[in-house]
Amino acid sequence: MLALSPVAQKFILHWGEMGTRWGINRTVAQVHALLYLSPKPLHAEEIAKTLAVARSNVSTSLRELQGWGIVRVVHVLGDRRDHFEAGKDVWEMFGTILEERKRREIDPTLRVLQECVAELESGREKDAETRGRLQAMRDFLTTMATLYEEVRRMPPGAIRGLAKLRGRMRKLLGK
Amino acid sequence: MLALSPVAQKFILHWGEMGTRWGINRTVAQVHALLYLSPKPLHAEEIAKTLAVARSNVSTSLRELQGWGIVRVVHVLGDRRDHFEAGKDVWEMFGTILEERKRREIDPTLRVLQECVAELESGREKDAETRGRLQAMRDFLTTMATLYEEVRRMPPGAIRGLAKLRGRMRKLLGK
DNA sequence: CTGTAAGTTCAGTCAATACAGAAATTACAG
DNA sequence: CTGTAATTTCTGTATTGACTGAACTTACAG
Repeated sequence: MLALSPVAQKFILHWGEMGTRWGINRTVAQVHALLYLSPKPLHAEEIAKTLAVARSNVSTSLRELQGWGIVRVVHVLGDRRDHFEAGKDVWEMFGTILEERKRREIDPTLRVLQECVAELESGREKDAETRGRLQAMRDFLTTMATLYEEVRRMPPGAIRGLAKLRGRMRKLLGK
Repeated sequence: MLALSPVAQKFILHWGEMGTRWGINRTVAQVHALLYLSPKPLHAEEIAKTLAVARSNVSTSLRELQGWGIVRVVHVLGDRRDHFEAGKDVWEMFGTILEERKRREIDPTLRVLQECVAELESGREKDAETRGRLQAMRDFLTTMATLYEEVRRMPPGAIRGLAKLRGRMRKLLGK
């Protein structure tokens, strides 16, 4: 069992707190924070002991984190147990999370909006007001989704370069 | 009381569902969806009846939505009751939400990260691994926060123009 | 003032989710 | 095979947070 340094503890607790605000289970977020800080892959028991939660809880959390694609299993020679490590590149990590959220939440929402608009157009309800609003929302989400995909498709290094574009972006938009 | 069209109902229910996934109370999201679709401002009682929830619940939800800055009170001549309307510009709306989330969640996280890094630098813990990770996270969030602020500061029209920049952005990054 | 409508706050209830511990399953060593 | 370690699944409990209805406050009309 790792004894957490006060700093690590502080970060892990805060990360867990933030998780809950974004609809992510506190333990899941804590496990992720722990793996993010850990210099080496950890096995379930280690995680459970360190965070003082049940092994079963850790098991579920790890499964979820793998579902998000930000934690993966690795194996250590001479050890039967699964070990887990978190991606260390923050840019990559947030990209992955955005991708998942898009897939799970934006895409289904777009489908619903599409259906709504279609139903309003075919049906005899001439509710122009509602239709306009739903279309606006649909167009917005579509644009965001496309924009995101473009960004995601860039080579990892280039994404980091975005940060330096601010000045140039302004000029582009100014004209 | 408004009788909701099937389409409006579908959208409102879905919006509520999405809310929960992003850490937003279902009722709050539903109230927002209803106001977003409504061609005219509504008062609390109307909302409560339409969504079939308690008035008190609506009151709380409206207060929260005002806190997010995406719903505001308006008054109707000859009517003592407060009426509420949602911002109709989706770009503006998401910008406002991002701003609030930044203020409430990103900024505090940055503060914590800053403290963590500082503590590791002053203390005799030579935990370079942890420090590096926390710094990387801090730098990432700082960059994102700054980038966001730049975008936010642009005139509303320009933001919409971002969507058309994809091709040009690629070239910029390619070089 | 007084009465009534509107809006908010509060305390208790209820439902959803998180969690622990046990049982079941899987994988492997001997 | 058999036994054991590792992991997952399941079931019941606990915690959290959402929601209601009632009490309370505020603002105004008469």
